Amino acid sequence: MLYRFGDIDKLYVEYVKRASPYTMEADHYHPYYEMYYMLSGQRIYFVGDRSYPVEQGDLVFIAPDELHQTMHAGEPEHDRLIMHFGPWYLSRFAPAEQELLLSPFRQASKVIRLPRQEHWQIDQLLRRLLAEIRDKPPGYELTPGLAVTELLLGVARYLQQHEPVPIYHDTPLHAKISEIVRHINAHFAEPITLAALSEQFYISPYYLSRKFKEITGFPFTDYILLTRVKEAQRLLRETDRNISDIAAEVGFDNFSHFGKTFKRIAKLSPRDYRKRT
DNA sequence: GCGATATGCATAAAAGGAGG
DNA sequence: CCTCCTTTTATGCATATCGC
Repeated sequence: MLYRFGDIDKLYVEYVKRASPYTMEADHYHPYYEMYYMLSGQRIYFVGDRSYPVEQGDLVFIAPDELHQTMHAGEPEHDRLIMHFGPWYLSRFAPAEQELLLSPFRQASKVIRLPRQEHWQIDQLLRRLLAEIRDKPPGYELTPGLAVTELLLGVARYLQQHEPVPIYHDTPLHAKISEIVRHINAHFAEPITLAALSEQFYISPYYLSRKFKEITGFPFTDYILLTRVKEAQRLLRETDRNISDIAAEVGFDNFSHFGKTFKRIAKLSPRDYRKRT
């Protein structure tokens, strides 16, 4: 079952109910803000540098260009509401208001579990939004924008007054993988091999390879390449440095390899990518 | 002993690197 | 770009180790 509203690169709302196992296709990072609300079921979300168990009533906040992945946890049945918006959506607000509304994305924990009272209000709000995009009464096009603003404001106010309930690592191994991910995030421009990392973190390469995939949802090398290409894209957008410099800067010591990899991930050659933006 | 966690090996698959 | 050879990683299966 699926209802949707809006354009993927503008304000967009989608409701999906799934009964069969599902793994995320592409688009592990994107230029818009994304929020999930779990209406039922369980999933595991990897966002940024760690994975979170996500259950009914939880909210997930993913900032632009943050690497993320979703994985199944137990029963495959789940339904969720997905919302995204580009930075332009906020341009109607004053800078201080924008900061406030974005505060949920700036939290250390990307998953927020609200206590009973606050949760009830958010739940009502989002169920009304769902009914609007499903039934399409006159003027329903106005509601996604209102609901997103109200959701952000509600969560932002809550965060100003409370420390969010911490969501712990499932196991010490989760904590370790998270540590390894942070290490990669900080050192992606240097040569990284499974063998070297496994030695550094006292874990067998075979085991690391398996568990990295299991916990982050990304194969080890994919994660590194995604991180490098994402940074290369940023440099292409924000600087005018030449492409081979950028390739070397983000950790590719072979230019032709960079080209192939970039195209596979970005669906565009580096030159075309720069032209388009 | 049992289940969960961790490792090793063999081999398939994929990526990296160099040259045409 | 494409092709070919090398290196690295992914994974099924077997086995070891730990905590209880």
